[in-house]
Amino acid sequence: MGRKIKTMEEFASLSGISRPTLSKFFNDAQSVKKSTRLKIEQAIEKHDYRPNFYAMNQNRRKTKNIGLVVPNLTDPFFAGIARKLEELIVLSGYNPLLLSSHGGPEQEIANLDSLRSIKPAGVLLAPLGRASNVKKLKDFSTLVPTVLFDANVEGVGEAFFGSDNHQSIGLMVDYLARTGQPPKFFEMKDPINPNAYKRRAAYISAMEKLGLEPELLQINGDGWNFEEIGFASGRQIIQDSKYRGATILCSNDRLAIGLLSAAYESGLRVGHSAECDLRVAGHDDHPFSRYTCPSLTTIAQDYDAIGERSVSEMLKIIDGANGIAERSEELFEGRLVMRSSA
Amino acid sequence: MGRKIKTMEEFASLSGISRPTLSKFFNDAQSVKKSTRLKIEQAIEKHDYRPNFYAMNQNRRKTKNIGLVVPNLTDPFFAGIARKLEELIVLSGYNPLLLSSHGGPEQEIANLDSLRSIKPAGVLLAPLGRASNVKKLKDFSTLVPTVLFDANVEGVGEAFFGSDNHQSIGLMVDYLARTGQPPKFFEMKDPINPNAYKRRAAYISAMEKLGLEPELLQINGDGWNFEEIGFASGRQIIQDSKYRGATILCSNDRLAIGLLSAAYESGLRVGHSAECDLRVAGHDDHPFSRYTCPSLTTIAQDYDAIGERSVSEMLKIIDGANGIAERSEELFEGRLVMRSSA
DNA sequence: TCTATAGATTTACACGCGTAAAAAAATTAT
DNA sequence: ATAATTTTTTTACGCGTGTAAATCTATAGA
Repeated sequence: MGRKIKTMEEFASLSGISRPTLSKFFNDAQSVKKSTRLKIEQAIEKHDYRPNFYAMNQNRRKTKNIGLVVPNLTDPFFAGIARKLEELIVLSGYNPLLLSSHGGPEQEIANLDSLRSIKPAGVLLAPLGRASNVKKLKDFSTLVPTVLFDANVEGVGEAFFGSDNHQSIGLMVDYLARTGQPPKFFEMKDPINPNAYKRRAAYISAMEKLGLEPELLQINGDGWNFEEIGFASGRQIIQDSKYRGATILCSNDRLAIGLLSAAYESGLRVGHSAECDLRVAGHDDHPFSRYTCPSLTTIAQDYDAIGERSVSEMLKIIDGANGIAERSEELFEGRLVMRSSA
Repeated sequence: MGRKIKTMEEFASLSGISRPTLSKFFNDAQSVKKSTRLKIEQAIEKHDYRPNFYAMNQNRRKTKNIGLVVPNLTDPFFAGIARKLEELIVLSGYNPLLLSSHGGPEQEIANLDSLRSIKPAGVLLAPLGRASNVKKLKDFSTLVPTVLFDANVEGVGEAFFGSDNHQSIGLMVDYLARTGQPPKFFEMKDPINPNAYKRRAAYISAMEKLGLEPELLQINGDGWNFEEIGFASGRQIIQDSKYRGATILCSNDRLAIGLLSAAYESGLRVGHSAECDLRVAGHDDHPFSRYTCPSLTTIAQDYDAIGERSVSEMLKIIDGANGIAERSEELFEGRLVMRSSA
């Protein structure tokens, strides 16, 4: 009982199960009869054996690894989705491999490259979008089953699941218009996030549908430090008396967080009551939007549903013998979260 | 040029370099002569060859993988450190493997277990601390070189690098006492983070050193949702008129974020000017502490230094032939960040 | 009891690379 | 130029598992 079992051969003789059966078991526990499964599980418990990861994967047709690539783990929004997806992947009996692109397209490609050498069963990718190297993404997705989430890139991957920006922005515009001034749209002029373009278009069409004049507040700024960008530009905008009493819909919560901070600093009252100087709304239901001052009215994306759909589609693709299904795409509705800011 | 090279053998004949030399190169590019290195690099470029990850690691004495385990990636503070460490690991020619314990000791052990099967060269671990299964951590650290950071666990790992809570809390207490009311300490009664206990002790000793009476505001709450806990308890405390004019030092920024939110909701003015009802300070320089209302006065941990020291020590241990060095430990000073809240 | 059949075993080879040892070649020092 | 040294090549085996094919065994239904 003292020494360690090193090989499956050894474990086979000690457990009284043949090695090929063990191999089958470790590949898929359900593929062996229940009685032998129990025997094996007991033996594992008793001898603390685990197959060599590298030897195991070397000759497997498909590994049990699923890559998970997000644009930026530093963004709590993506950290949250990643956590959810990790959980679902583990529950499916796969091994998640989490990588962050840190906001850069080179890192995104580097991530996919290093995943490629690991021969994953599939990859769940939230692409950077606009900034992505589309050609390389496409090349990659022909080599390994890829499902996109959060942001779509045409022609890349077997499926895409994300939020219905059109619906969610429409909902918010509608709400804001019904409860006060119709919103102006606060966004970066050259956003890195492709959803930003969808949201801009959604805003414009929602306003037009209501017979209102859209107004875009397009601010400058590069990179992913949205709070800072929102703060710096928010400060300037707030000086302008023409925005007194206005309602501002931010393209995402992180911009809104910056804007709220700027408003606070300037002594502006933000909120939906009559005596307030400004109404502010966001989009994404960022983990901190609950604790902004005032708390942020926003749209919660249904990323439980997005996650579940993405993973289940991934599994379907992995299992599916016939790879010639057409690219599936589904958008999930956002939910209005009414808080104090608008 | 059309088809893919599958084996190193094949690549050897195409590149005119012997396979053992190639093997050496892929293990450590610096170990071959410069001229052959260049030839190999050209051939790699030309043929787009990369060795099979699994076959490569199967018989290596030590892999090039370094595990990186943090308590909770959803916490932007840890996400930030993880990013920094990832970068340093890559720069050292290693391959980081990022895992989050999601706040749970079972997950922490599961992470270490799955790392073990990958035979990493070493593991950088920010343990859960109090909640950790210390015995299992210790067992693990005897099997693979382990360096702890952020939180210490006695007797685990070859080294520990973190912040000097004593210094940083002392600094903050000093600052607060000099500029107004001495602080009361706002913390969870049974915190999960081990640094919390150090900070409590540091607060008490700092107050006593100044001849002041320490006062602990110990709030209830379980889990990692610190903002919510700080918000809920902050709300109650704020009602109590005895805290009007008080200065509150929070055990960490996330509690402070909740408290500030509660204060805002109650209409309390928070800040360092005379007419304010409350002063609030935090600890950690959380990415959002810049955008709270008002912006949060806090302590910035020097996690660039912590990260660099952790990685360089890890490399030293990995390279070091003689493994019998004594456990090294170093604490880095925090820096006072004066903002508006105190 | 016999038979059909799912499931287990036996046997044997493959995978792609690490690595050791000895020989050969290239480089540097003398 | 010769010797000493470094680097590369040749040769050969090992790693721990996947997997295929044929054979055997247990189970269930008739």
